[in-house]
Amino acid sequence: MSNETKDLNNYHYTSSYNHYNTINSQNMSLPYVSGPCTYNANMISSQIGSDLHSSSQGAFGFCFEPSPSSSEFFNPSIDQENSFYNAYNYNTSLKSHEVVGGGGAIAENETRVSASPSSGEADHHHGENSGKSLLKREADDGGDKQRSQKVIKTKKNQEKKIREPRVSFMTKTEVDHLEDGYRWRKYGQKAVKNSPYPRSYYRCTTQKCNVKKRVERSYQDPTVVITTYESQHDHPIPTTRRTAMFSGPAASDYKSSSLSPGSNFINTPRSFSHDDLFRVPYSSMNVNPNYQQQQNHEFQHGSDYELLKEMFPSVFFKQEP
DNA sequence: CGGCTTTGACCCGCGC
DNA sequence: GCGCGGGTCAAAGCCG
Repeated sequence: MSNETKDLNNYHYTSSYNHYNTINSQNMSLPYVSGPCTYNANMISSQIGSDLHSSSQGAFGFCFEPSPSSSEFFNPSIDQENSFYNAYNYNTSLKSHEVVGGGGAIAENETRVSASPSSGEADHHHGENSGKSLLKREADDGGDKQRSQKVIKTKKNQEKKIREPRVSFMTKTEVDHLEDGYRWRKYGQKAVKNSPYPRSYYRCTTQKCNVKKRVERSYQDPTVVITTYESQHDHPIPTTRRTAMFSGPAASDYKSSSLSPGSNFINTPRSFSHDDLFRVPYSSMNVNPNYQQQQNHEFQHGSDYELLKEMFPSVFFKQEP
């Protein structure tokens, strides 16, 4: 059983899957990178705004290691519904290309700057200080007084309706909760309309870290798990990680890339720390032949290919049997 | 016992 | 105003 993580390009619930189907129907060769892969927030940040975040660890540290078997990492994408990004930028279309990169259908479609899915998602404020919780606490104090305050709070919330940036992945896996190196606490589960599969809500357990993620299984393809990360980790991956993984590219690495935005190489981590390399569970490495062939073709005569060979362990380029 | 999951209730925004 | 759907809370229970 393989686990595939696919770009959601502005994944918006069901629509994302349509996109997925579109890609497949067009028989596009998707960029694959197998094995556990970290989608480092710095990568995102670098695409969105140079100074967006400069945390050492990176905002989103996605290191999928879903199962004992291999995973195929597709394009991560950003749901830039957040004005936070807008404030920093920026020509989203172009930058998104860099993020999603995948050339092919994804990159063409992309444009990833999508509008917010709408309601319900407005109250993603930091920590427990969401408007909702505030209101609830106040309501617990009882009285009409709270009601009036409620209105005030609501207005305030409306004023600072800042949505966190989101990145979504579609992962073909039997495992619902993909291991990504961080520790998560499940704080809710909801049935999804038109889907027999529930959506789970997780929050980073690190104190003061307000990163959340939603995990749901596609109703159209039960083998696909949709993971949506929201906000950015402001801390490194816990050292007590339960699984091995490697990091993705740092922002600088990404920015300095000589690859064109349309290159299918966007998903391939381009730099690793030694530490990270040592953590790579080689047994799960599994490079998609098509992808490799494509990459070889693209970089065979270029410095990039050599660079990649240097940066990646040989196992990355191991030909699949 | 601490951390995590489960789950029903609640709140909010939006569309009609 | 009402209903719906998404998101969150928090008590209870589970587990190592």
